[in-house]
Amino acid sequence: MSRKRAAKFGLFDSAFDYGQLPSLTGVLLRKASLLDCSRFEDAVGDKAITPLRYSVREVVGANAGLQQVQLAAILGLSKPAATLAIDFWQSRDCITRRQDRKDRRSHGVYLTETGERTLAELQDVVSRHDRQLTVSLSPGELQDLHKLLQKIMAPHASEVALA
Amino acid sequence: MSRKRAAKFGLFDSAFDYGQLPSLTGVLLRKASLLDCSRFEDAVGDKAITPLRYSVREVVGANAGLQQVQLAAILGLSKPAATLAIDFWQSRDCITRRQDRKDRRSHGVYLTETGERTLAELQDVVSRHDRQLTVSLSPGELQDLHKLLQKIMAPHASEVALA
DNA sequence: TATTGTTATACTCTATAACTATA
DNA sequence: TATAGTTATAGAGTATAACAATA
Repeated sequence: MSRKRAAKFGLFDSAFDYGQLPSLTGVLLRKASLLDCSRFEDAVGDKAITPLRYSVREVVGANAGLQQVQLAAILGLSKPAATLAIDFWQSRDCITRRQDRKDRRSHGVYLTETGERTLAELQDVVSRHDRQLTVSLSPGELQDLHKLLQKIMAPHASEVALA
Repeated sequence: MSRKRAAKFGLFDSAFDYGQLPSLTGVLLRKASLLDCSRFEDAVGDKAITPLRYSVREVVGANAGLQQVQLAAILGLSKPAATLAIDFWQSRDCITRRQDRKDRRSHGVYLTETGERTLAELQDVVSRHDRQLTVSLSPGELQDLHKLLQKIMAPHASEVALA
């Protein structure tokens, strides 16, 4: 691909030729996702609260008493990754583990009082960040984007985890 | 968000409540990009050839004689990351470094004969993979998706690297 | 014998800083 | 003194495997 053709794609420094990269959907998705992660960090203002850790807390908040293996399966995490993410929020007094009385191998995870209290706040920061990410899109365009992304993933729904 | 509302978003296991995650553009972008990476690996069939390493080779192929610092800047890499990516392709006889005669600190990077010969092949595998990723979209929808993704990134063009 | 959860270990990726060689 | 590139080192993230407790 010539420099002229690359320039047409925008978003790429026109002094160099990016080859076929600007025409690849995967490259655009990666760039957009990286932008989101960078903005997420700025918006949340605490580098330790990663998108993954936020997702863990969101899912625990929405499913009180979830088993750790279930949490791992939902988010596509390994068991150790789930353990560490829960450890993280437990160290911040946001999540607790409670042993199941009927099956004492299993531990349900719950938001603490602190976790409950501050969850709405975090959700709000994240959703405002997310709206800001697409501030250049009209409501209709945002809806279209979601539909198109879902359409891409629909054929592969079983393989796609959340992470 | 209730389970019913979450279910409406599809792509999420309806037995659990994902909270606001399914409504976030950032989450959809991350999922789509992860799907792309997973498919990329399958399509290329060589775990060592990551999207980043492919991008390096693509840019070198399109800009023969590029300085390593320029390559790093284009792709948003640190200097050591650029060094290692070039080392990788050099070990596979696809890229060579040539010292600049005028400024002997600088090394231009070039495709070798082997690199030239196999680049078209790799480009073809990658572009077929990329088309396959969006096989469920019509040509018009694919065009819309690209436009929307570019529109998201346009306000932040200066911050977005390629990686 | 299988499962839940933790710990140990290793591997990849990346980033910073220190180093060299040139300018 | 500054820059191109390499090497050293350390940190985060993740995955596998081994382990302890329980079923």
